[in-house]
Amino acid sequence: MNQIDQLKAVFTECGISAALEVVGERWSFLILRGAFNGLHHFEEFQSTLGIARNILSNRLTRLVEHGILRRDPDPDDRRKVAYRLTEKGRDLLPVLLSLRQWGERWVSGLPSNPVLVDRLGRRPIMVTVHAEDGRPLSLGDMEWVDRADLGKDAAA
Amino acid sequence: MNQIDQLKAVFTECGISAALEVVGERWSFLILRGAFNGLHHFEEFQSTLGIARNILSNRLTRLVEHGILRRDPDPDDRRKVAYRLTEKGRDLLPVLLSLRQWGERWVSGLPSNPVLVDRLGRRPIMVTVHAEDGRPLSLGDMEWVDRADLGKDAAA
DNA sequence: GCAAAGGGTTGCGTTATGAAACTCAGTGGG
DNA sequence: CCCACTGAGTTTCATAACGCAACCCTTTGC
Repeated sequence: MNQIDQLKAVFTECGISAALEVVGERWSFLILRGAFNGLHHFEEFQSTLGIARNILSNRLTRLVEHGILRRDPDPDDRRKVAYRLTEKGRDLLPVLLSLRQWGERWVSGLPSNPVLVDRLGRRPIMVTVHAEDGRPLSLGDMEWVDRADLGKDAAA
Repeated sequence: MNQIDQLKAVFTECGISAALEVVGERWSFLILRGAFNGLHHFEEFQSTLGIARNILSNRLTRLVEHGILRRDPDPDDRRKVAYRLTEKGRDLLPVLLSLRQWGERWVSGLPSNPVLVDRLGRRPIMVTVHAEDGRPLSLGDMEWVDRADLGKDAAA
C-alpha cells in the first residue's frame, strides 16, 4: 500500500476526514455561516465576507456538488441565483455552533451577535456532548472503545 | 444599518472566524483528532496521518502557540517531546465530534472506529443542539435575535 | 438602446502545501 | 568509546491553492 492509498484510506475511514474533504477548505465554513444567517446570493456572500470572487465561485460550486447547498435560479429575475442549504447542509448546524461556542469562549472572548435562540423559551440554544440518557459528559467520563467490542461490552 | 452591513459587522467579530483563525488550516483538525485518540509524539502523528513532516512541525508549533496543545519534553528520554491537549484543546471535543457525526452520516456513510462511549453506560456519546431545558431543537425551532433584545424579550 | 446588476471567468503574482533529503542531539549496545 | 539508530525537526525545491483586478455575458429597468 503506497503513500497515496494510505492517505486515501485515512480520508475515507474516519468521519472527520470525510467531513473535512467536503467542508475543510478555507472559506467553506464562513460561507455556510452566511447561509445559516440568511444569505442567498453571490453578491451578498461576496460583499459580506470579502472573499475573492473566483474563490467564492469555486466554493459555491463545490458545496453544490457535494449537496450542501442547492442552486436555485430565480424565475422572476433570471440574473439571480439563490443558494440555499439542503438538509445535508442544515445538518452542519451543530458543527458551526460548537465552533462558534469555542471561538467565543477561548478566542474572541466575547459573545457574538446575533444569537440563535429557542423560539419558544427565547433563551440562547447550546451544543453539548452527552450520554444517551442526556447526562452531560466531560472527556473524563468517556473512553474510546473498538466498535467491535461495543455490543459485547454492553452485554457483559 | 441594513441587513447586509449588520452581517458584515457581525462576521468580523464572530466566534466562528475567530475559531477558524486558530484551527482552520488543513490538517489541524486531523492532528487534534489524533491527540484526542491518544497520540502524543511527532513520529506518531506523522506516521498515522501521513502528513508531511514540515507541515506537521508547523501545525504543532501553531497549536502550541495558540495554547491548544502543550509541548512537554520527556525528562526520561530527552529526544522525546509529548504534545498534550490543554483544557482549551480538550474543549474542542464538541467540534470534533459533531464534525465526525456529520461526516459519518452524510459522507462516509459508515461509523468509524474507535468510538467514544460513555464510561458508565458504555453507549456511544452524542452531540446535540438543544434548548436550556434540554429539548432537542431543529433549525425551525430557532431564530436569530440581537443580543441586546435578549433580556427584553424574555421579560416581555 | 443604454447603463447597471448579477453572476461569473481569466490572467497573473503570492502564499501554502507536499515529497524527499538532510541535520543534529540523544540513546543503547558492544 | 564507537557506531548504528531514534526522535524531532529543518531545508530545498516543485506544485497546488489563494487573492486581486480586470474582464465578460445575460438580463433588467428606464
